[in-house]
Amino acid sequence: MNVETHQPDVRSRILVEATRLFAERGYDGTSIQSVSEAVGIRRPSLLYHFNSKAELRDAVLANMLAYWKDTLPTILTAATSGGDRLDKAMSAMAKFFVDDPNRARLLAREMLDRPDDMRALFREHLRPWTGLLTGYIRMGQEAGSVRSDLDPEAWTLQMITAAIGAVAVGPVGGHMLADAPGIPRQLRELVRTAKASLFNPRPQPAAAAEES
Amino acid sequence: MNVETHQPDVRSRILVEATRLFAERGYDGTSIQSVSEAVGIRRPSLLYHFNSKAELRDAVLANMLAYWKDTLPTILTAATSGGDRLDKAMSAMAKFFVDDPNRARLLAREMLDRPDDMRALFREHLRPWTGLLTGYIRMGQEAGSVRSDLDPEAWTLQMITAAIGAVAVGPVGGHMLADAPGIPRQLRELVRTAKASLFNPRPQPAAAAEES
DNA sequence: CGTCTTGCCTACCACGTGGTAGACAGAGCT
DNA sequence: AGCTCTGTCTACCACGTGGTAGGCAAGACG
Repeated sequence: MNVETHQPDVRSRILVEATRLFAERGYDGTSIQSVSEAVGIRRPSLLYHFNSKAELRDAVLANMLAYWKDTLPTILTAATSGGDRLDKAMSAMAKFFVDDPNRARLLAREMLDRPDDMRALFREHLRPWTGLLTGYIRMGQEAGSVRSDLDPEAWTLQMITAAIGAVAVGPVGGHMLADAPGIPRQLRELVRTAKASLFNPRPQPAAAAEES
Repeated sequence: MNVETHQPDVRSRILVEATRLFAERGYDGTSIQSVSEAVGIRRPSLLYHFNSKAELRDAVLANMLAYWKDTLPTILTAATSGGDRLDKAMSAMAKFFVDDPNRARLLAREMLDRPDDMRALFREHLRPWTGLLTGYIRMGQEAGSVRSDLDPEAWTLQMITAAIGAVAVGPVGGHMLADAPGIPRQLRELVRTAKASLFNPRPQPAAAAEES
């Protein structure tokens, strides 16, 4: 009873611990033994729920991408104006990773370990709303509010990469920024960078002397 | 003789192969057995040159950071004006990673695997010239050419992270960008973003309506 | 010449890994 | 009651790992 309430579902508890450990130590660096210990069961019991280590990884990944797939479109469609949508999408993405930095770490690791599989997963889960985003960017370009020399797909991709990177390796650069808690400061700058590089200021910037 | 020219130095050949394999498969995902096979020797022979796997990793890392430490300051000090320096630093960094994407991958992996050690290494090897950079940014801010709301350390850190991310996980997003070779397009957008977010256009941008 | 050092080798070891076989307890159902 | 299904366990296995011991050839050098 209260055992069940305290441990709602073994399968999902395995997923939670596996997600954490895969994110922290990587797939190769994590033994299913250590996962089972974190859950509080023996290894064969874990293998009863997930037939192999690879299957566990796939489940962890699917579980995380499903969250992303479900939550973000809701936020996006809730926003009204184009600029609002971009804002909301950026903060939703940031929140997704900041809420649990292990998400960023896990994604980063998987992208490094299995780029091909991740490309396929991204096409399936991420493409829909990045498509929305690039669409709005193009509209903004035609309307003149968004810089015309901007590459919509590359820009979006870069912001995702930058967000993941900022959160995933936050601790590394953290001490380079002496005082502040690091990640917030890093993310604030990311948002600033995103806006500054996106929206059109004026055709002829004052600092043009700096460029060729 | 020509054996020696073809295989200049066993130790450095081990370093080359280890760098590649660690970058591609990660430290935990790479056995010293596979490294020795790539070099064409037996495992104990490798362990004769590097007493342990960890020692090999440290050597690989030191080797790479030394390259960085040596090359970049030369380029930086060669540049004259402030804007020129920033430009040169950005392209030098980009070139460093593009020349061999494994460098970016290796750094990304190590930052994920051992953030504390990497923080120490970064302080030692990277700090000097990021210090130069942030100094120039601050000068630009006082002169008015660089946006005053920019956080110099966070901006620099973010650009490094973004560059590493763009190159390291390039293949993943690559197919999202249909036509172009991916990474170049990605890097071009990175440079554009960097400049746009750095330099001051005009106090009141036209697109201010998009913001709160 | 003999000896020493360098570099690579074969053979071995202890250990942790992912995975399997099969026993066993309990709940649910007929 | 008996039977089945679910979930967990103990015990085992084959294998790959990082690392060590010790031999052996070739060059350097007294």
